[in-house]
Amino acid sequence: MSKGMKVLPRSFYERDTSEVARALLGKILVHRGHGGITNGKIVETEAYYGEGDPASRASRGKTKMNEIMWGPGGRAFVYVVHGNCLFNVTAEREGVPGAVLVRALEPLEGIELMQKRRGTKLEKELTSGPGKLTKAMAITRAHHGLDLTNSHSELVIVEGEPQDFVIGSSHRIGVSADLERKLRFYMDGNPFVSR
DNA sequence: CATATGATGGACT
DNA sequence: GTCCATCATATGG
Repeated sequence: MSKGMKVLPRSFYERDTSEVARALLGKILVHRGHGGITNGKIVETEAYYGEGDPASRASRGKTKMNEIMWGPGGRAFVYVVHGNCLFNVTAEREGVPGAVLVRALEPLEGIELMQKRRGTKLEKELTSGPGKLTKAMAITRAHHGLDLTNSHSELVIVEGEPQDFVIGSSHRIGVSADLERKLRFYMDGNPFVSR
């Protein structure tokens, strides 16, 4: 990781979940593990709220697995669906549930390592989906609860290079409830956006 | 304990 | 496009 890369502060995350989801586009997710460094630019996200959001894990109250959504912003929220780990970042202030699902990255560093972890050489297939990117970045449930605003964390999100892009939006993918609200956000035209 | 259900991915027609 | 392997949770008996 080059110097001067600023880890996003708590204040970045402690605001409206959709704002956080949009603001995360273009930021860099960095994993510094034993195998080496991998990182990628966030190009697709989805916002999930609490009660009143039928598609959200938090819509029916706290459980052991989702209670982190009520905690402070800027923490890793990782859980398994269909055998795949999904990586979210908590949003909103403590006491207000919210999380942003990171659905796709554009690989930047550690591409060989990602290829090895994913079992494919095809760059477009490395991180173009929520389950794909966790495998490429070696994100597991062990990272659940990690503070992403601590620069010493194994997993952090840092400021990216300034870049102009258009934000596209659509209904959220893979949910059956609430196909009305456009809470999925992506960099329009980026080839690593899923589907 | 049994079974249903996904914020999915990969293989296949 | 369709089908299904996958596995942690949630829920019901």
